[in-house]
Amino acid sequence: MRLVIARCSVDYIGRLRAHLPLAVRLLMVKADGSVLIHSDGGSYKPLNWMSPPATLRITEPGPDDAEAGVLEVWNVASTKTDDRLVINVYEQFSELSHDLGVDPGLIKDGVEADLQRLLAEQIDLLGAGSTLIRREYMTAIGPVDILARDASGATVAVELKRRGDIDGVEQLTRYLELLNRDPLLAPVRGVFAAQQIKPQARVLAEDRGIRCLTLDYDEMRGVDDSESRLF
Amino acid sequence: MRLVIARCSVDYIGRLRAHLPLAVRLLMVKADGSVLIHSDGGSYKPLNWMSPPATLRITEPGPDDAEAGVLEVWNVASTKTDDRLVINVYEQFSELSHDLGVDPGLIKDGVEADLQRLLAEQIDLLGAGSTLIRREYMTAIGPVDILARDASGATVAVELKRRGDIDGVEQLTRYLELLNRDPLLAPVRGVFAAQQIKPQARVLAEDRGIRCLTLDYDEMRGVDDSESRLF
DNA sequence: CGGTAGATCTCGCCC
DNA sequence: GGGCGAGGTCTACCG
Repeated sequence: MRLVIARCSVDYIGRLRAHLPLAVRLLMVKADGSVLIHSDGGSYKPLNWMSPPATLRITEPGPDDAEAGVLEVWNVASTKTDDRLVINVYEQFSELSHDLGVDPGLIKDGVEADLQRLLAEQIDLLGAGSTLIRREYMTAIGPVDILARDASGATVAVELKRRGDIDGVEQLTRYLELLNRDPLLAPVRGVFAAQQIKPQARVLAEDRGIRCLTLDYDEMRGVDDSESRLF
Repeated sequence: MRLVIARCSVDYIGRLRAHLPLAVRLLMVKADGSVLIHSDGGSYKPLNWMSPPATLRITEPGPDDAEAGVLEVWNVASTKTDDRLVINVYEQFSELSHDLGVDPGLIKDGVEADLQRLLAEQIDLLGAGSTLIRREYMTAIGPVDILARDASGATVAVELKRRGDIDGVEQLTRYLELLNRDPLLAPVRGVFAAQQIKPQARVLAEDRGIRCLTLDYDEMRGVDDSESRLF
C-alpha cells in the first residue's frame, strides 16, 4: 500500500462522469492496483475511487498541464471495464509505503442470518405450539426465510428483516401468492418479522392480512445458550 | 488526518458485533474523529470503521493485554450512538499526519436525475406527439418520476431507473393503482424506462401491461445541447 | 429531524 | 460467472 498526501484534481469517466476540483487529499494505492481518494471528513466512502483489479500508470503532464502546475498525471484504469480515473498531482506533501500482506478478514455476529437461526430455535415466538418446517424454503422465485406450521396445523411463511420496510412486504406477498397455489401447503398465512418495522410497511402488511412481529434481538440472544461461543 | 500502519486487532460493538484478528493494517483517523481500518485489498469499503462524529481516546493496555504484547489501546466511540470500536495496537510501523482542510466535494453527471431531465426534454421518446405534464408528480405514496400525455391524450406514468429490476416494476405498479383511482387522470398507462432492464423485470412489467423502454444515455446526452457546460 | 429512494453502491451466497 | 438479497449500508433530497 502506498499513501500520498497531495494537492490534486480528479476526473472519473466510466459508468458516470465525476470531477473533483483542486484540493489537498489522501491518495491510497492498494496492492491490487485499486485507488481511493479520501478527504478529511465524510464517512467511509471515498470522494472517488477505482475498484480492483486496476493498473496505475504515472506519466508526465502535457505542456498545458505542466504550465498550469501539474507535476504528475496518475492514470488509473480498470483492467475489467473501461472505467478510467485521471489524477492531476500539483503538489506532494508527504508519502508512506508499506506491504500489509493478506488480511484474515472480518468475523460478524448479529446479522439477518443470526436472527433467522434464533427465530428457528425459538419458533414459539410465532405463537405457542408452532413447529418449524424449514429455513430457506426454496421456491421458484427465491427462498422463503422460514416456513412453519402453527398450532392449528396451518402453514406460516415468515419473511425476516433486520429493518422491515415496504420492499419486504412486497417480497412476502409474492411468496404467499405462489405458496397458496400449492394445494399441499395452502392456506398459507404470512408473518412479517423484523427488529424494527416502518409504519408504512406495517400499514401495507396489515392491509394484506399479513401479521407483523417485532423481534428483540438482545432478548433472543440472551435466551440462546450458544451466544458465548463467539469471542 | 492521521495515518498509522500498525499490527492490530479490532473489535466493534454496536448495531452488530465484529472482530478482526491480529494483522498489519492501515488506521486512518479523520479530522471529525472517524476512524477507518483498511487492508491492502478489497474495494473502497474498510474492513471496519467508526462513522463521524466520534472521539478517539488512546490508553495504556491492561496488565493482561500488556503481557500479550499490546502497546496501546485505541478507544473510538460514536458521540451520537453507543457504538464502540476497540483497537489493540501491537506494533507501529509507520505514521503520517497532515491537515487536509475541507474538501470542495464531488461534481457528478450521469445519474438518474440527469436521465430524468433528458427524458423530460426529449419526451417524444415515449412516442411521437407526447407532452410532459410534470416531473416528480407528487402522490400520497411518493413522487412519480415523469407524468406525461400521449398523442391520444391518455395519461402516461413513467418510472425511471438506471438499471431496471423487479423493485422498480412494483413501485410503478403501486403508482398506477393509485393514479387510476383519480378520475381526472384515468386511464393511466405505465412505462418502465431504464438504461438496462433485467429479464425478470421485463417479464413482470409486460405481464402487467407496462411498456418497457430502454434508454441510450450517451445518445440522449449527445442530443442535449447543455452537455458541454459541465467540465 | 425523519422517511424514502438511489448507488461507479459493496459484499456474500447460491445456482 | 450471473443473479439476488443484505448492509453497522452511505448519501442526497424532500417533507
